[in-house]
Amino acid sequence: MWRCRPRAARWAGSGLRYNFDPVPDYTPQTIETKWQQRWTETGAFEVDVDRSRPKFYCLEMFAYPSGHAHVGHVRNYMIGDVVARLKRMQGFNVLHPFGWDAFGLPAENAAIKNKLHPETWTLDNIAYMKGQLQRLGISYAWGREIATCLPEYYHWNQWLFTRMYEKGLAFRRRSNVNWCSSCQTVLANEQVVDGGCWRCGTIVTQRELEQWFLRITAYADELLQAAEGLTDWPEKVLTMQRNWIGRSEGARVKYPLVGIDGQVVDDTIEVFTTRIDTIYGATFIVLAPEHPLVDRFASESADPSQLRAQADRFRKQDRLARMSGGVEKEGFDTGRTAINPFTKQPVPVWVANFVLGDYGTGAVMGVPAHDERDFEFATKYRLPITVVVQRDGDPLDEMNLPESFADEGTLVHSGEFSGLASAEGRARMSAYAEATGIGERTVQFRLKDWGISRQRYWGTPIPMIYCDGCGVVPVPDADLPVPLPRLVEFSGRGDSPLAQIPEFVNVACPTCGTPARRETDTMDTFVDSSWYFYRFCDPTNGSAPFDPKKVGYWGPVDFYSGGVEHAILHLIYSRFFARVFRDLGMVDHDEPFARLLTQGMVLKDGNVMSKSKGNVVDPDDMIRKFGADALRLYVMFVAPPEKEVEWTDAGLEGSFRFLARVWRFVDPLTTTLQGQGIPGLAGLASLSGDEKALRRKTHDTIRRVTADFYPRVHLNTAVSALMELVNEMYAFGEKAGVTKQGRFADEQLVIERGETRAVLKEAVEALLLLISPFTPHLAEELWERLGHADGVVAAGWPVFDEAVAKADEVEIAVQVNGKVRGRVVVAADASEDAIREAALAVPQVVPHLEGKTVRKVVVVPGRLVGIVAN
RNA sequence: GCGGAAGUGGCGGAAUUGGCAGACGCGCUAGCCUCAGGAGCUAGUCCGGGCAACCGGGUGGGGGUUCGAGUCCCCCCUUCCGCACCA
Repeated sequence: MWRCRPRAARWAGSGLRYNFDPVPDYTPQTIETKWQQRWTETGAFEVDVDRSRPKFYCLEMFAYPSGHAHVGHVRNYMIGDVVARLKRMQGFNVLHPFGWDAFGLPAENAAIKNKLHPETWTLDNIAYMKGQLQRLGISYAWGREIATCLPEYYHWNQWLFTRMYEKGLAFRRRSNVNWCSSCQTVLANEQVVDGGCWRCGTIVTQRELEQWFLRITAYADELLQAAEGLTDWPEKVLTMQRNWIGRSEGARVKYPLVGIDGQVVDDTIEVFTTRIDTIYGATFIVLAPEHPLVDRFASESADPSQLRAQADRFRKQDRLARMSGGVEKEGFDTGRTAINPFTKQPVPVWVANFVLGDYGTGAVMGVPAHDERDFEFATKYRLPITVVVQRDGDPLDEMNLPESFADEGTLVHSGEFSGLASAEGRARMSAYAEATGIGERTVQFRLKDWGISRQRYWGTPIPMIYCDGCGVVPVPDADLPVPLPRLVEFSGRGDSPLAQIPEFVNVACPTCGTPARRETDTMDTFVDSSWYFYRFCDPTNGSAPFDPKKVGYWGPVDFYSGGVEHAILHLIYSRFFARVFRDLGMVDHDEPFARLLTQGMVLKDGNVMSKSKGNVVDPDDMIRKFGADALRLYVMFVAPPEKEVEWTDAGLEGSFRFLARVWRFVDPLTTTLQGQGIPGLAGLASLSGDEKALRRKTHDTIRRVTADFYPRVHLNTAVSALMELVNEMYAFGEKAGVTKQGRFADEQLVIERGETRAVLKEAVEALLLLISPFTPHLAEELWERLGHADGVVAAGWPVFDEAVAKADEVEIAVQVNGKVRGRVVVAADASEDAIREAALAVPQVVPHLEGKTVRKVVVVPGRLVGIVAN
């Protein structure tokens, strides 16, 4: 009989009390530990190349080992795991690896603060977070684990860097770079968010430094074009990438410069414009304060310091405000003039704070009549405004122009080009410029080359040597890796820590052998993460980053999930690196990630979880209270994976209750549902109506879960279908008399009727297999208790049988003039005529037809009948 | 300003192609079972009217297409996200 066991003690301290008096108990903690151990011991998720099976590469963005993962972090791993486990059951050879993005500033900052070496800090964190993932039951091939801070990994960063150097894709340049004073290092453009550091938010300033760059712009056009083919990426990410790359077609035009004597034309100012059709209206030239001519003009002017001071002031203006238009347009006249090559008229050359030094040529032609910014500037400084594009239909009043007209129109006052439409004007004028050598058509990108030098310790040493005799010399492959030296003082000062280690810096030149110096900057950690997905295919290769044959089998990643915050960082860098490897002949695809899913964040009290806000939910706490399976199920059920979710304890409790409900139903049946005497279902003609209905529900659930799962990844609705099946099983138990008030009469239950056992067995087994990607521990445990020795993967994904799922009869709705007035049950295979007849005879429908003529009857088989009457 | 996504019960969210709006869960209510219930089982739960069968309204607002619109088209409002002086 029922044993009544108050179980409050188990929950002591958790703030929750549950007693489950009727055994059996669902005790996730013991089950989960058991299965996790078994998976580890048997290497259950390790895989190898197997060309006899289709592969599936399932990857979640690897983790920065920051300390402890919270549920916001682990949601992503759960999503990937559910997909990986499904694909395994569907017979795919699934590569599902994990690793650590282990270089980076926090380790170094922690070292400064806690007097702990970054490596110790990092490896400790990795150990802890790996444990967290294992406690969640994520099915990783841990045998392939990588950590980017280990020489076995960063060796290949260095190797690739020297390949890129050889191909001219890595180069050194002195330029203005983004500087974060808090992180004490340079940032790439992608890493500046709203004018601040992507990591700490500190406002970024400009510094001129000699830096290493990767020539991502060489692939700008291809990266843009190929985005069209990424049909399984979120549109949002593609849009962000397109905007970031920022392609614009236009022309560069040279304005001959009038010399200081006012006569001699000795040089040119080149401008970039997308609107060469407006060039007759260019009444001035504006240089960016950073433009090299500014300094020259100053030198040549009567009062050099005055000019320089003004330009300096612009340069020092808040970059964020200057970039976002938050600063009022200001400028000054350099006193010089240039010749508009189309009008042959002299135009003044100004310097203004709204012109960007690092876009185009750093100089623009001012066309106030047809550009909003130029209009504002010309109005302020009383520069001439000339209309050269006339609005069609509603002509502009040239004498009194209230605002600029930036749209297309018909050219006027444009010499031989007058009368042309804007587009035609652009074509003819560009051709003219090219023919006369005053300009050329160009495509301008907003994307800049990727500055990767970092003045920090905890990163990949850049494998370059500076020799007074030979210049810049890459470290030969045979001398790689250049190991990161261990002994370092962490001062937190703003220079490269490696520069203070003479044993590191001083080196013989690989070419001539004379004393030389090593590069002391390290690489941006985004280099590490730009190709790690290839390393997973061959993680221990000691002679190459990876074996192309292995990447040929596993690549590209079939399903990649992670946060949107990497839309223009990691995801664009990786697309770049994939092409570099392709051009090195090492990979045979262009795009590294066939499908991308950007998972939504988990909020707590309306905020993103973060340690500093103190609102993190620790997965281990939840596992202790409810088990990893309940946590996984809840996170998958609460919303679609792409959506942001608000964490609720009550929701997690609900998922726990559901699993306990599964357990209470299935566990007592595990004896009676196995062994001899269960009739096969195929020849079962003697099923009761309830038994047939349960079979139908079972197969309908198989259909729904399978369809929701992949590629749709509607995981929340897949779970709800499983809940419906369980509800139906309980109802069936009552009706079949095997349960009373949801409880079985005996722990060692025996169900006499073979048909009942057969349909229950089918339902229970389907349920366990379908739920196993979500709650693998519970599924494996009950599956084993049902007498299966080989586990759910061996069993395979359940197969939907349409003949079983098909109902004999269906209820269809009957509408009269668009309103549902009644329902009628008809045979599933009834003819349209029969359905129509039945619908017109429905008692609730008849009154609505009284006194009216039926004009039309629309029959949608299986759905409804629409009657039009008036 | 430009671009993208989205507005559905008290809440999270369902609804392949236009076809019974609100599945499933949370919360709430009632009953059962209980020494007890904060456990379990069952039922109810969009709004208004009615004892009820039913009737009317209803997917941000307004128009439209259609036998039929949460879904398609046009206009508007709101929210979130991204970009933002890129010439």
